[in-house]
Order: sequence, then structure tokens, then C-alpha cells
Amino acid sequence: MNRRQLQTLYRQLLSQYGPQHWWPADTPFEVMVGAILTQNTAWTNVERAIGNLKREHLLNPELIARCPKAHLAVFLRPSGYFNVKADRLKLFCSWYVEMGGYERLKFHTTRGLRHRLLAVKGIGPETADDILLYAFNRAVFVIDAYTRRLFSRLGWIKGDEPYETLRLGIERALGGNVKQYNEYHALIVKHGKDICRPTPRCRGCALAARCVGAIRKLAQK
DNA sequence: ACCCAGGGTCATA
DNA sequence: TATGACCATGGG
Repeated sequence: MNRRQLQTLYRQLLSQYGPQHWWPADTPFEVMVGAILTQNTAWTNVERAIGNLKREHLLNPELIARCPKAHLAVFLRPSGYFNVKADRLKLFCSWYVEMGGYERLKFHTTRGLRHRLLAVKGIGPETADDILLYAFNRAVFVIDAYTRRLFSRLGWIKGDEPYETLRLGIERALGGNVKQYNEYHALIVKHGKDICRPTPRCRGCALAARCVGAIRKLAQK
């Protein structure tokens, strides 16, 4: 997994799918809510839950922090794990308000902010990195199930490496281009949803093979 | 009637 | 450190 491989895959994905304009949300706070609700959940279900929150005029950190958990869970129902996510969302919002909101949090270093996010119960490495990249525009490469699947199909990784091993390895190889990280992860998800299915030798493997071929050609020059 | 989805926590060995 | 159980809805 070196720089040339990663750049070639990026160009292949970008030319295949075009810019994805992520994250699909109107505000940074909505990005954060979506990042928590989409944990192991199809995005279409998250959209319903966020739609409920908007309709109830509840898409606001202070209001969610104050909202009774059982009450909030009703609106989160379509996104699954609604009891767990009601807790997580309330805990996150309490933390967010206590920290002084978006403008205050912006002043932290990326590392400092990441540690603080990870200290919130219910925020794991991927959710934290979604928030860092898509709500705070920090150069953090998000590792998700699609990333592991694609990269292991390409033969670049085993797939069960620790999260930080993959993130730091990719960041070291790619450098710190926020715009590219934003687009890259979105493209991997797009590719995963469209054709890189769980079953081996899916259509996504064809693009992977093409990519490997292109990389081999570059190596010969 | 399955399998899967833009994870994380907790208990156990 | 590394598995496994658990959380739960909606689409294919």
C-alpha cells in the first residue's frame, strides 16, 4: 500500500463516479448527528431519522441534550439501535454544549480534538474521524468496512489490521490533502454501495483488477 | 427466510 | 489482544 497505488485508485474511482460532494448535510452539527446515527446502519434509514428530528425542530444540540431519552428514541427509531443511539446522541450533545459548541471546538489541534471525541462514550474511531473530516475539515483518512473490503480485495491489506494501523499508514502515504480525503472516502463508500458487494468476485473486483493493471503499467515505466 | 448496512461497548479468555 | 454477544430498523 504505497503512494502510487493509492493515487491511482483515487483517480480510477474519481473518473468512474465523479465528485460525490460529501457529507450530505446542511450544517456541521447535522454531519455529527449523521455520523453517530449511521453506525452499522444503511444511510437511507438515517435520513428518515434526521428527517424526524428536523420536522420536530429538534436538530439542535441543546434541545437533544435536554430531550428525554425515551422521547428521542421515538424519532430515531428508523435508524435502528434506537435505544443505544438515543443515549449516544444525548451524551454527545451534552459534551458538545459543555465544550462550547462548534466555534470553540475549532480551535483545538486535530490530535487534541480527536482524543476528546474518542473520550465520549459511543464515539469510536470511525465516527470521530467522520466528524473530524466532514464537520471540521481536518486531514484525517476515515477507515470503514468498505475501505477494508476494497483494499483487501486489491491485496493491499489483510483486512483485520487495527484501525490506527490503517489510518496512519494511508495518511503517511498520501500526505495531508483534506479535499482529497473528503472525496476519497466518499468514493470508496459510493463504490461499495454500488458494486463492491460482500460476496467475493463481485463487480467491484473488476474495477479493482483494472486498477491493479493500471498500477502495474505505471510501475513498468 | 435469509443477509446486509457509511460501528461501538462490554464481558470473557 | 482478540474474539463474541448485543443492539434493531428497512431493503434486497
